[in-house]
Amino acid sequence: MSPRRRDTEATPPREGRRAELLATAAEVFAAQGYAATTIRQVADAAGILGGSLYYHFDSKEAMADEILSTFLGDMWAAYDRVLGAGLGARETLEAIVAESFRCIDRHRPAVVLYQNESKHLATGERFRYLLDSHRRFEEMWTSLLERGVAEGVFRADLDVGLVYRFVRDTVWVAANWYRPGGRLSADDIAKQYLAMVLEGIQRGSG
Amino acid sequence: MSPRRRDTEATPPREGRRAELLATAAEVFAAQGYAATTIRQVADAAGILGGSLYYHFDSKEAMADEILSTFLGDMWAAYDRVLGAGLGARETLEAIVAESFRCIDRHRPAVVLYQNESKHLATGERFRYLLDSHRRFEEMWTSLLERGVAEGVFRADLDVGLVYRFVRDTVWVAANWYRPGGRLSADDIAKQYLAMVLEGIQRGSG
Amino acid sequence: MSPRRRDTEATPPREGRRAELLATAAEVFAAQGYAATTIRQVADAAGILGGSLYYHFDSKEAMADEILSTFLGDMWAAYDRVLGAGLGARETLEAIVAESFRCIDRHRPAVVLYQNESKHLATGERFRYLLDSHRRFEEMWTSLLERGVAEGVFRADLDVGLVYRFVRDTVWVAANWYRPGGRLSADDIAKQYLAMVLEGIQRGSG
Amino acid sequence: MSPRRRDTEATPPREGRRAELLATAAEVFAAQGYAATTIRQVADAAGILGGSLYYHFDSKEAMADEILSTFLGDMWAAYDRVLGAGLGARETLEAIVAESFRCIDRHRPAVVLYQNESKHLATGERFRYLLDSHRRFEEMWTSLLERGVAEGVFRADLDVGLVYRFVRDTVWVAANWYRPGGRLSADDIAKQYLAMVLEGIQRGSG
DNA sequence: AATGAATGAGGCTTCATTCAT
DNA sequence: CATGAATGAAGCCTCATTCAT
Repeated sequence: MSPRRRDTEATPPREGRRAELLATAAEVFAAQGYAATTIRQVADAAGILGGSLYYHFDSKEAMADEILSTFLGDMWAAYDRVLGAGLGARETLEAIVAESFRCIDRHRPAVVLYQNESKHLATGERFRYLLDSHRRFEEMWTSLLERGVAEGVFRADLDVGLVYRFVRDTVWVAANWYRPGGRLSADDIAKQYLAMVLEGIQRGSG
Repeated sequence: MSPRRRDTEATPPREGRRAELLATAAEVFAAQGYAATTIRQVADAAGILGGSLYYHFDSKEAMADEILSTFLGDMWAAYDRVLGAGLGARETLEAIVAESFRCIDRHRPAVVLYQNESKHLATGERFRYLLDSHRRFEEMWTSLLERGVAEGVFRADLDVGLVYRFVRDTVWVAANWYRPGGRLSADDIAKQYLAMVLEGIQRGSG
Repeated sequence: MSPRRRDTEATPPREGRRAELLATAAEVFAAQGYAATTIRQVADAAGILGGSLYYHFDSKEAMADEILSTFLGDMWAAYDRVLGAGLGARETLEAIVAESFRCIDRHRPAVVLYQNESKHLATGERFRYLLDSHRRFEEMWTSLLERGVAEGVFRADLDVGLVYRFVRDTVWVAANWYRPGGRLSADDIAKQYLAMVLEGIQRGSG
Repeated sequence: MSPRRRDTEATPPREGRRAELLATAAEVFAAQGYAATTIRQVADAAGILGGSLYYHFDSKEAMADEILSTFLGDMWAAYDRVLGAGLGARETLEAIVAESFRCIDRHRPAVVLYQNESKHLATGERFRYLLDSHRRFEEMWTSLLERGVAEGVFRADLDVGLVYRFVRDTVWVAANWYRPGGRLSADDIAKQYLAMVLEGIQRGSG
């Protein structure tokens, strides 16, 4: 399973090749869709031949797996830091949204992949964790929103299930157009999104 | 051998067979993704054999084409009615959002297909109109938002490009979970979405 | 098997429809090749739908069969008249060549079909007669040429097998470019071909 | 599982695999007709599986393309050598015919393919060069024959267009029955064909 | 690590053919 | 006679995967 067998070679990039290839794969998967992407396209983008990828990975699925689980691990670690900080509902929501945009910044192709393909991939046993993550997500948001309503900081006249979907989709969908290094930083975008989500786009009456 | 066995209607609907099959295809494409769907799965869902689909359609792509162009035609017809009604920016936005949710109601699978696959499909000549539609979309929203800012009904402190993406995505993404005939009607959802988009989810300070 | 069942209809072309369709089929087969021609192309050319051809013919093969056997029957009838006339070798050759060109005139598409596809079709039981015809052909020509050599009218320094192939091919291949009603009639062409075959294209030394 | 079992040459010819496969394909195409040949038949004849051919070639059409263009390239190179040698009309014709038979000897299946399928294949853009070659052919022969008539070595009483077709067909059709290594060599056959074409099969009166 | 050549399953599509109407 | 709708086998091609070198 481990790709290394020699110790004294001159070939420079030893460790990190795997991550490099995964980044390439994620980019191509995100650009074309997982099912529509061939292993050869990934290999072309990496400058090697199709078969050579199998030295590094067991299968196409394994690549998607590693891409997604890395992203989700990173994301939940960030979320857990926020959730453990004992903030109020509103501050928590702000922090979660901000972390989400930072995640998009770090894992953009993975996020796109997650959005477009997780429903489809999740049917396999190997991707069970996608469903788990999905459920944790829903619980987190629902309880956060309910807490906010209870604390009086969020409107009580809206359907919580609807708001959950609204906020969830709104944040992640940005991965489809966000490009790191653009005019607006991830934090800029987070700030504006939060303004919209919290206060709306309508000019305040005050 | 015969795909039906009921006697009370030995002759299938006759007219509209094409539309029937397209509806089935759209459903399957939306559920599994266009690339991940096999022609046999569509045929199975329609109760015929794979090859039989080619009596009605030239290719898998032709099905997607017809599904998408029908949806977009219907959508733009509705949008054009709204845009030609001479409403204010805020009322126009409300009407456009409402029409969008009605479109989701009528064409849910097509909308899902459009969202998930249009980026990928649009590379082919045949789907040129997807790009055109995309551009009209962007123009419509951008000018509408700018008009609203000018009229003083929308906030001026937000990036218009960002708001455009926010509103656009927010509306269409709902197609991924909306099910006609559910607890909330399309108009109910539109109303709540509008409330969120216009006023935010935060409890007003007034 | 017989296509007629009614006696009192008004539809004009009763008998002869079959021949009409066969002529159309032969034309298309000749133009595109038997294997490369679809039943639908034949039907299109005849102005009906694919399935409708099966009212008249049992199968695609049956059409080729009828086209080829009709042509060969006609051809051998003509040849037999010549061969039974008790002519000298040279006159017989002239008459056979002339009849061949008349056959091309009457059955051009069938001749093309015969030339291009008989080798391939002859593998089936149903087309056994193609092989038989081929053999009769070879025997006829070989004995005619040998007779001519014996009679002193044909050169003795040439390989008879080679001459046989030369004459045979030379004549039939003309079907590929001949068009009835062109500048030269079938008899004109026959005359010139005979001049070439008998005397050569070189200017005589006399 | 492995398609070879011999041990003395575990590594196949390596270089020239492509040419090997093309030769096999040409053989099968010539024997059965291009349209009637399945890719599996070609693969079977080559001792590999159907899909494996696509490692070497893009499509069935690409194989035909390469077979035909290789043959035509070789042929025109030979013709151009002859045409550039400054020979008289009669000697040029002799040399062209001789080269043609040598071409048949080297490329027999390609010649058969060219004869039987070029008309049909030439409808596609990719095979445009077949039409070009056809035109060059006609020009070459026509001007050669006219030159011969002007020089007084060819008969003036024959239709040049007819003679062109006669000579052209006469030569190439031999590919259908010629087998390298048979009783007569390509040069023997060329000599006899030339005798027939130039002097005819009739016994000279002198 | 990577290449070159294959495998083999399965996908899209075509097409001869059938049949109720 | 003809249509419309299907069947089902087979064809071309793709692609994830394997493996000797």
